[in-house]
Amino acid sequence: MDLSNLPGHLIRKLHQQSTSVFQDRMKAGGFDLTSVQFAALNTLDTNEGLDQATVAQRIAYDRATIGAVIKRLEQKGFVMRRRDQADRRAFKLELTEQGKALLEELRPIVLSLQADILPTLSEIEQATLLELMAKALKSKAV
Amino acid sequence: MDLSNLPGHLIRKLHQQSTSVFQDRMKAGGFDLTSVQFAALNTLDTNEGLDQATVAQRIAYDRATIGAVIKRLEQKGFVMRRRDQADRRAFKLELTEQGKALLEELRPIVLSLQADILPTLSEIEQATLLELMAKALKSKAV
DNA sequence: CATAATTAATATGTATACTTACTATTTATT
DNA sequence: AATAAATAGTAAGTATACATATTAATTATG
Repeated sequence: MDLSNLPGHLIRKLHQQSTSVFQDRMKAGGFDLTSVQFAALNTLDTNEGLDQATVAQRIAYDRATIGAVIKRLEQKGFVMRRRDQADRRAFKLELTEQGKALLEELRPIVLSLQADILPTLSEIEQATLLELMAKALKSKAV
Repeated sequence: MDLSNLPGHLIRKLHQQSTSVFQDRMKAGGFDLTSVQFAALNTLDTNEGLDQATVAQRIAYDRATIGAVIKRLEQKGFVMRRRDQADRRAFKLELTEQGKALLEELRPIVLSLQADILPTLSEIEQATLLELMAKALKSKAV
């Protein structure tokens, strides 16, 4: 049984390639940030005051993973956590000035590296692939 | 900046969906095996006596990860490791009878769950997606 | 209004996934 | 043959990724 042409295997390899390109570009630019950390930062920029659970839901991760991600972003000085006075279970998250500055620097890099994730595909093929992936993510009717 | 339509994000979500389907099906069948563990088992079946590094290379993982995977498969009684007499750094890996039996049971399940990874796509769309993913994985000329 | 159900975050545990460094061994080179 | 380079596996460290359980607080319900 050859797994190499099955959806599961191809998707995993592509994901591997994707994260590898991201890491390489970050390293090349002298940044120490993962794609998850970037996604979290980016979500906070236009949504100051979100809590961890909402960030997790926005970028499709579980709470526990994002809790750890936010913790590292706080340690690096990019995010601040303030106890929400209206709901004292939650934290209101916001970017620090350093976090905002980093995000401005990273955005063009992250946008430009997307093309390198699919370097062997033509423009049309890339568009088709993205379209099909988006469609594949639509939840099946229950 | 909306990440949700960028390749990196779509690929990650699709990977998430893929592993989720795999785990659900395994659990539903009463099996305790991850997709990586299955991939390793499957590679060993038709290639008795491979070493860990070769298994890792065949399924595109690093040595350290596969070392841990093999260790767990050994603990579960599905794989045996024998020191290679020709190269005493390496282990020759083989499936136990239990491992072989498990693999026979799992194969049809793993094959059938592939369709559920892309449930909203037509046959043609699925084929197109697989083709494009395979092409995207071809290494760029250096 | 008391209690049940829900929710935010954390804690714990398991399993990837990869990097760098290390040991032991093998292969290549001088 | 002695040494250098390469390789198999492991160790240690970091960072996801998710399930389950727990605590604290909020919301819903009788």
